[in-house]
Amino acid sequence: MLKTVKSVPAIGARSRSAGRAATRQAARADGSRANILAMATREFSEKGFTGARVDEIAERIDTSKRMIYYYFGSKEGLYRAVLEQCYTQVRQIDTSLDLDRLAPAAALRQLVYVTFDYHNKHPDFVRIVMNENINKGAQIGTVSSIKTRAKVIISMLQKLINRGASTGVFRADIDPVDLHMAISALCFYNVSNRYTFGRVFQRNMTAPGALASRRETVANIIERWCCIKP
Amino acid sequence: MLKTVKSVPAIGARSRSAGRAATRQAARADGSRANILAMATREFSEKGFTGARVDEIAERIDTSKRMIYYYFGSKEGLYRAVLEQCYTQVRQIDTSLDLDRLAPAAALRQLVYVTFDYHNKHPDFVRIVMNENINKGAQIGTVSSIKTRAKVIISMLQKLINRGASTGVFRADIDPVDLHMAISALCFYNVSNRYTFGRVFQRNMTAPGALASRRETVANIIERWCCIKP
Amino acid sequence: MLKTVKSVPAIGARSRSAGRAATRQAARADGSRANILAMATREFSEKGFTGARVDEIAERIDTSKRMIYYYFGSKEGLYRAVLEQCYTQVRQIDTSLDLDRLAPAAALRQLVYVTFDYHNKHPDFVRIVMNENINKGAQIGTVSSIKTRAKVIISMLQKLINRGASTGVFRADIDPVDLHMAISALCFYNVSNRYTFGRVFQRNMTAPGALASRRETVANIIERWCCIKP
Amino acid sequence: MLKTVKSVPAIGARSRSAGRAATRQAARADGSRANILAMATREFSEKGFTGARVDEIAERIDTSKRMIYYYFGSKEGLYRAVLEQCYTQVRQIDTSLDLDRLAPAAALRQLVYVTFDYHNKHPDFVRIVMNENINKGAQIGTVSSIKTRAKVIISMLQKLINRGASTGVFRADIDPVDLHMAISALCFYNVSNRYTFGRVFQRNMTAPGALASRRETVANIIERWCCIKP
DNA sequence: TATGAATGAGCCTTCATTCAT
DNA sequence: TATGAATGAAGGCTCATTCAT
Repeated sequence: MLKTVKSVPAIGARSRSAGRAATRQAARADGSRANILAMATREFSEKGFTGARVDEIAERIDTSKRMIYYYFGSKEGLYRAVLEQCYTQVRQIDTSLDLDRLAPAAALRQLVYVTFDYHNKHPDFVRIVMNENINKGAQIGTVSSIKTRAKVIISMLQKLINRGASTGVFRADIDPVDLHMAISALCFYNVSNRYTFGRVFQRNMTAPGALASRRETVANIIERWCCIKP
Repeated sequence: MLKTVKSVPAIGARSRSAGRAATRQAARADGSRANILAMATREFSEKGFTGARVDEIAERIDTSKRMIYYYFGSKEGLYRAVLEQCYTQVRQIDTSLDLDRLAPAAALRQLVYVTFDYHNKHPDFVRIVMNENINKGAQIGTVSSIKTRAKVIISMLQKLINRGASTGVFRADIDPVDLHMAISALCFYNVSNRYTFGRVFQRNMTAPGALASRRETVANIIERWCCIKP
Repeated sequence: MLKTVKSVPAIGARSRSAGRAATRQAARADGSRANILAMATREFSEKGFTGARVDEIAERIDTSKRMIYYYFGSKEGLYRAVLEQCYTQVRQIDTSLDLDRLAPAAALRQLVYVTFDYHNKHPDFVRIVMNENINKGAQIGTVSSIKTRAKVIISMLQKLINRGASTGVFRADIDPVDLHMAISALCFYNVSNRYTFGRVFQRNMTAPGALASRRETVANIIERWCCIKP
Repeated sequence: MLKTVKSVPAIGARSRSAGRAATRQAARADGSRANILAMATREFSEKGFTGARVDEIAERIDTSKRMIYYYFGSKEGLYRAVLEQCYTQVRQIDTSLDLDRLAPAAALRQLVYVTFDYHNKHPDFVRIVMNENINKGAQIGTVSSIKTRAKVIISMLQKLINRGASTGVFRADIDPVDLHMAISALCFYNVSNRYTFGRVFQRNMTAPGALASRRETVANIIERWCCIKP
């Protein structure tokens, strides 16, 4: 009748325990947790939040279903962890780039390429984000990493824009958030709308050739928008 | 998730019954059918296919739940009808445009504007399409109107591109499907990723000012890509 | 993610439907509902709220488990209906009495006898009330009949007390609620604490002789308390 | 509900280990054991046997959940220990009284007062006993102290009754078990049925004034029943 | 045509308990 | 002695769908 909220073991909480035995146990626990998370990502990505089945996630892992609740408290908690991880991993786009080493125009193309590739290599990410939007962003607010990421992206892009503008290569009026949105939109759509667009226009949107071609097209679109003399 | 296709009374099948009384009944029935469809669109759009509840659709309409099965056979059949209607209605983008009356560059901007506006005015359409992609396009194949639409769009865009290229305004190497995809992506994302993008970058993506600004930006991106001398 | 409260068919709501067929259906529905209620009373009475199993209630009835939720919405709703029925049925103690026809002292004994007998014949009632107190009266507030019953009892007892006092048989300072509580306590305890008391004092508290004897004792206790000259 | 009795380490079993260190450990263990018992009493008292959660008991104590099983073997074993303790502690009613020092009538009132007060100060006891009766006395048989207590009470009351009868103050036909039951019932009900009775008759049954008043009423009821000339 | 009653299958979640260290 | 990890069984509840009238 009274529904109490139970505390769930926090990530890394077990690190306080010392000694070899405890460490071994903790390692196994981390393994279980990571394993669950990986399978959950797949399931949520494939079916969406409501379509995903806790039972099916459990079936895929070697530990029992009960562990899901032990570690994540609820289906929603598990989904939240998946979302968090997605938004953490996507940051590798930003960290893998070293735009300063390239000339502005080349750096811009590089940015597009990496972003495009990330989306294509991680359709799970795209689908989880789609799902979160279907759910009207119900859980995105709980993802802690997003604030930092926004700052990182904006400052990175602003720096690039400034560099390009100061050398007369870029227009000066490009807003970094607008630029990010444009790149994201063009890269995201190619994965997110793969099935409907592919059907309507009879295109295999995952064929290597199609991907390579589209990658160039997106880079061109962005470049011509940003560069004064394309 | 989406299973076998069951045979259901085809649309208009009941119109075979003749006489004034039957006509009156048919009218009421059509009203019911349309009503169910409207509410189902809302429900599927809000929750996705798996998240949508047949009970809740029934609760919103004045006729009983049984009617849903009478007209549409199953939840899946209802969803299919919703999808069909979405793809039928979106064709008004194409039919409302008369690109020939405008100069190529202006026509291109007009195309962007109308597409952008349609997406913003019909978030239901966007969300249904998202959902269909979450479901890996399980039902899009049953939508009959899509083939015609693809042809209409491609020929319309090709015509525009040719016109622009022949007068030296547009590049000649723009592919009509690429163009459509670019415009769609930029317009779609603004609605589809509203919640996550808005959260991450602290932007209210439905504010009139933000929409107007983004609308211009998208038009600029497309224009600068297509036009030789922007 | 959003948990909506669904409306449950109200008791007697179906009485609006007219015609023979509908009536027959309604009758069957009432049968199902009453049947569920009867079995639920048993189960809740035997095991308490938390100990009761919805599955076991379902197993005892010929309709399926799903019907429990159809009619009562939840385990709690079902329990509430059981509680309501218990407090409705107990009113037959009051309605079956016609104290005015007897002399005050005889009426008082009659009141004790009837109350004592009711408790012994309806251990379910006693156990449900015990359980509700274990649950700290979580649902008793929703029982609508209790307010009326309180008034009926108090006025009945006050009338009796006045009659006895005016003829010099009863003390004048007896409070009707105190009187009711005393009678209830003595009758209730005999059933409620049957198992522990019986064990501790090695008494079979359900043996006919023990019951008859205790019945007299309780009547005596009450009589000697109320009457000036016993 | 309550299943087979498992063998568990008897109370004090660990004290066999000798030496100072062991003693220290035993002391700590005793602390743990007592601590668990105290928290378990609370939990079982609040929720009943089935409603109580082993996890929640564990959360309240400083030692881990595993300790519960170490000391008590099972949830049922723990409950048994709680029950045992309750019936041990209630004996302080008997031991705290020295009825011989008072005149029979005064001694009787004193007995009522102490009993009444004990119930009000120990609602946990009342609730545990209620619960044991809900469970049909499944475990009361295992409580060893009850037999002794019954004898103590009966002899104490018989002695009092005899003393009062011999001086012509009490009736001679009062049975000691009947007397005990009457006092218990009147004291018990005031706590056990607090929530339902309070709701039905709109009485705050824990208000100091209400308690004091009821205390006198109960004493009066018992006195007038036992005394020849009240 | 229309509707309230009914349902089998399956979903998320929780429980007391035990294992490995 | 002590503890975090792990679990099988079951519990309350919901879903799309069909039946009887």
